[in-house]
Parts: sequence; structure tokens; C-alpha cells
Amino acid sequence: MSHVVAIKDQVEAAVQAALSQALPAELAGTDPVVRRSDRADFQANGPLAAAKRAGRAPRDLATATAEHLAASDVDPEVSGPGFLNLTVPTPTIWRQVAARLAANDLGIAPTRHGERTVIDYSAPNVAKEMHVGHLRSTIIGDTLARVLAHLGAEVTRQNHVGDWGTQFGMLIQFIDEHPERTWQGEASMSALDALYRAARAEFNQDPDFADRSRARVVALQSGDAATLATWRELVAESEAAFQAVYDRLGILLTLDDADGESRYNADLPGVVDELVARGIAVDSDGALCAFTDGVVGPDGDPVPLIVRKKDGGFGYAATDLATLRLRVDEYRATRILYVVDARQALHFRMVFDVARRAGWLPDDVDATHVPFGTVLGPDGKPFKTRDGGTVRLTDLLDQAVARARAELAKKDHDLSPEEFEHIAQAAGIGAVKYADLSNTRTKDYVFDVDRMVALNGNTGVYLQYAHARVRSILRKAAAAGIPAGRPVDPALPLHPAERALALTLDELAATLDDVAGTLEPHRLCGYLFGLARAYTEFYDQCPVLRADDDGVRANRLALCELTGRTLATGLDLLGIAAPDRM
RNA sequence: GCGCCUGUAGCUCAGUGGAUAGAGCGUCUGCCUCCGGAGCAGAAGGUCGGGGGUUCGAAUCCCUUCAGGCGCACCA
Repeated sequence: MSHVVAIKDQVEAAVQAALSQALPAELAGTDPVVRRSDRADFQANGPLAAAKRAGRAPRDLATATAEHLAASDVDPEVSGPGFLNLTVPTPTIWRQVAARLAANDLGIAPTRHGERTVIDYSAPNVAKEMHVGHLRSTIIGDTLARVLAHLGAEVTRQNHVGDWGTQFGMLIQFIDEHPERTWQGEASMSALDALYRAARAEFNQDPDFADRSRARVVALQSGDAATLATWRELVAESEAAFQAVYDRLGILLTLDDADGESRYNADLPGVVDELVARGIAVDSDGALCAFTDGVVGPDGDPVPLIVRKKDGGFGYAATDLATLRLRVDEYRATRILYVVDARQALHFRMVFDVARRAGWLPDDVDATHVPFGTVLGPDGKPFKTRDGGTVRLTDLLDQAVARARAELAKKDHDLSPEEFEHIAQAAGIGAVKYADLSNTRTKDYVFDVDRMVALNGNTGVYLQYAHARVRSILRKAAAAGIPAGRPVDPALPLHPAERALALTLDELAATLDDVAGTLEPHRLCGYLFGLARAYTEFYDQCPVLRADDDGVRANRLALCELTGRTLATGLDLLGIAAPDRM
């Protein structure tokens, strides 16, 4: 439970106290606005910002603040119009490195402790293969789940699988009429997918089959035993296939996280009845709908949230409402995240609005749609195969692994074939995940395999390589008989590259807090890339194993060790493997 | 029509109201008997879509406008 207070936070507290002493009482507690600086370790812009309100000259206020810092650990220098450049004593920085190495989990504080967060992500459809459209929700949701859990939140992952709906009548009827078709067993997902397409084709061209399918929907909904048995086989078959993809992708989801639409069937009539009773849902053109103020369509008419369709079937809004209610009532969630395509924004806005009005979503529970952009093909349009079909997730991963394998094979290595293949998988999968996570979440991005497996630049492979290089040095140190874990000597000088690296290493926790608040994983990617670059600079300028002083070498090995662990932790939170060798 | 998202270097993208807007790729010029060169240093390349406003200070906040993407009734 030993968490380490970041140097920046210590500086911030010191400057805030000093600034408060320099200001009139009513302005105490003013934000000191401490940031990293290229002119010193940090800079405080707070005095400049507060000068006007205090009726003081900015430089005077900065000078007064600096004087109040005299007793602190921070060395201030007034600069420019009223900036405060702040330098931290070298021993403080070395001690911070030592403290993070000694602490559990790099000294990261559990800032999300006490929160109960439900994360809804992935959501594939039974009897359909996972395709590129599932990639982002699955990857982003998993990373958010990891980060929030790492910060102490109680995270419930939920996979809202599409396991119910009218298409199952069609599918089951087709299976019933074509007992000769095999669709179960090994690698059956493409068979199941083909079955779905065949059933859909027959449904569209044969009205009699369509009628029988509709009757089968009724049988399914009324609990007909044989129909339900086939349905269960379909679900089980699909879930096994999903799990294979999750395992390959390194996604945390398991069967225990399944929260399929079918789970809510019995709740739907109650949801609709309650909305009607409260006057929130009203009849509109034969359907039961709720409306949100200010939401209108092209013709100026209000846009409905359809909870029950004209034919008596329930809209998916009804399921979403039932799900939301359960997450609040049963799971006692304080935060509910929906990692879903940005195109669903209006839907979620209306669902949340209706749930608030119905009293199912209290004000102290935060429900957030976490939208993301579309994966585009080389032509800049939504990614499709050449013939316009959906791109299968497994094909995408195969392609990335093949490219990663080819790239890695170009390099000399002494890995066994098994080890090489294992690393190629890690690199290819990691490349896909990193490419997705490193872009601003809400933007579309082009799926470009060549760029994502590049060994240079802001890629997953580059970070994995940076980590492997760190581990290599530590291995060599051990092999050379250099004792590990020798204490850091805070009295030794800090090379500028060491200083920059150490201060960057101190920022992981703040970065994770940022990700947890903004729900933007690319901030963690940017941090790790910056860390890898800071390490490269250090590696270039500061000999480690060949340092001519034992103490210097020990301190540098400590920086290597902390860099390695920080990179490994960051990559793990992105769901990306960090092999020791590449 | 209304709403949401996005416009930053040739390309792909970062950028918490702070000093000179940064990376990667590409281009050009250098460096090293290099602990993993998958490296380092430097150069060139910018009306931060345009225009107003707030502020001591704006890529960042507000308004407006242009361009692109997406969404807006019974699929989920």
C-alpha cells in the first residue's frame, strides 16, 4: 500500500502554499499551474495568472511567491513576465527513482478506489463472425477496464452479446429444414456464418420460408423446448469462437462476462409498462415511443426512441433500458461506460435521458457513451473487402502477424523457431492494438498494416523493442556478475538525459489518472512513446555497463530497471505483451 | 434542416490558457571501432481551415463561417 507522491505533486503543493501566502486570504488555494518546462524541471504560471485578480504586478507576485518557497525543497527563479522556473534538488530525484523501485506497483496510488464501474464493450453477434467493426470496442473497452481496475476501481466487464432477435427464427428454421448442413465443431465459425447467409438468402427469396421463420420466432419466444435447444447450441458455438478471438487478442473477456440481450427478455414488458405508466412512452403511429426535448428529424418532427415496435416486438432501446436499470440496481454501479461506435451517440443520449426521467439512472450515477471513430480502408472509406464484404477480424490479425513476422525475420536474432513465432504473434497483435489505441479515440483512422508494424515511430513494435533493449542490458549486467538491486546513491550527479528520464518515469500515475478521467487511451500511448524516446536519449549519452564508476553504474541500472518496469506496466495496461527478447 | 465528430509540416498524427506549436515517415547534410545503428545531431518544411471576440497571453475558451464524415421511425 505504499504509494509514492509524484515530484510534480510535491512541487505543486509547495508552490500553492507559497502562492497562498503571497496572496490575500480570499485568493488562497489558487491553482499554481505547475507544468513541465524546458527551461527548468517545472514552471509555475500561477503567479502570472493570479496577478490581475490580486491587483499586483506579475513579477512582484512571482518574486513574493519565490521568497515563500525559500524553506521548501524547490529552487525558484523568476523569469520573463512572471513565470516561476522551478528546479528540484538532484538527490530528491534520485530518491524518487529509488522509492518507485521499492514500492509495490511503482508506487501508483489507487485513485479510483471506491468506484464501481461497469464497462460494456465488444458486443459481437451470435452466428456471425467477429469483424473489423468489433475491433475498436473490444480493444478500447479492454484497455479502459485494465486502467480503471489498476487504479483500484471495482470493474465489471460486460459483453452485451447479440444473442436474441428475429433472425434466430430464420436461422433455427433453416437448420431444422437442412439437417444435412454441418455447422458445429472445429473452426465452425465460418460454417456458421455461411449458414447465416444461406438462411438470409432463402428468407429473402422464399415467402413461405419467411412465414415459417416468423412462426419459429414465436416458438422461440414462447420457450418451445426443441427450438430453445437449437438456440442454445448456436449461442455456445459462437461463444467458443469469440473466446478464441479474445484469447488471441489478449482480451480479458470470458464467458463470465457475457451479458447477452436474451438475459433481459423477461424484463422488457415491465420496462415498457413503467414508461407508459409514467407518461414517458406514448403511442406514436402504432409504436410506443419516448421523446427527448430538442431532438428533431429532417422534417422537424420529434425523433422517437422506440421501445416497442408496431408489431409488438421490443426495440433495442427497451433492452438497453433494462440493462441500464440492472447495472444500477444489481451491480450498484457508480459509473457505466458504453464503448460503442460514435454513430450511436443520439441513441445513447436518448436512452440516458429517458432513464433519468424514469428514475432508473440517479444523478449520482454517471452513464457515459464512450464513442470511437470508424476503421477505414486504404481508400479512406469504411474498411471492406474488395467485393464489399465485411473484413473478418481473424484475417486482419493474420495479415498483421504475417507482416510482423516478415519484418522481424529481416533482423539477426538467436531465437528458437518457437520463440520467434511467439514474438511475431506478440508483435503483430500488439501492432494492431497499439495502432488503434494510439489515435485520438473519436477520430476515424486508416488501417495500414505496413505502418503499424514499422520498427520506428509511434508503434507498438517500437515500444516492445525499447522494452526488450532495457531487459537486454539488465540481463547482461546479471551475466557480468554485477549485483542487482544495489541502493541508489542520491549524492551522485544527474546527467541531463538521466534527469529528463527520471522525471518522465515519475509521470506514469498522473498519465493513468488522465486516461481514467478522459477515457482516452492514446494519452497512455503518447506517454510511453515519450518515455521510450527519453530512454533512447539516456542510452545514447550515458554508458551503463561501461560506466567507470560502480555507483554511477548502479544508479543507471536503477533507471534501466525502472524504465523496463514502467514500459511493461504501460504495455500491459494497453493489453500488449512485452517480451524480454525480440 | 437540426445535431454530433473532425480540420495542425508533403504524408500519418500528438499538443493540460503560457515563453520559440512538436513527433514519426519522407527529403537533405553530417556523426559513431556503436552496453542491441531498430541509433544520434542538424537542416528544410506551418496564415494551427477562414474571420471575429475574451485574456497580460489562444492551436487550446466563446461566437461566426467554410470544408469533410456521421446521425436523425419500428435493423441492432
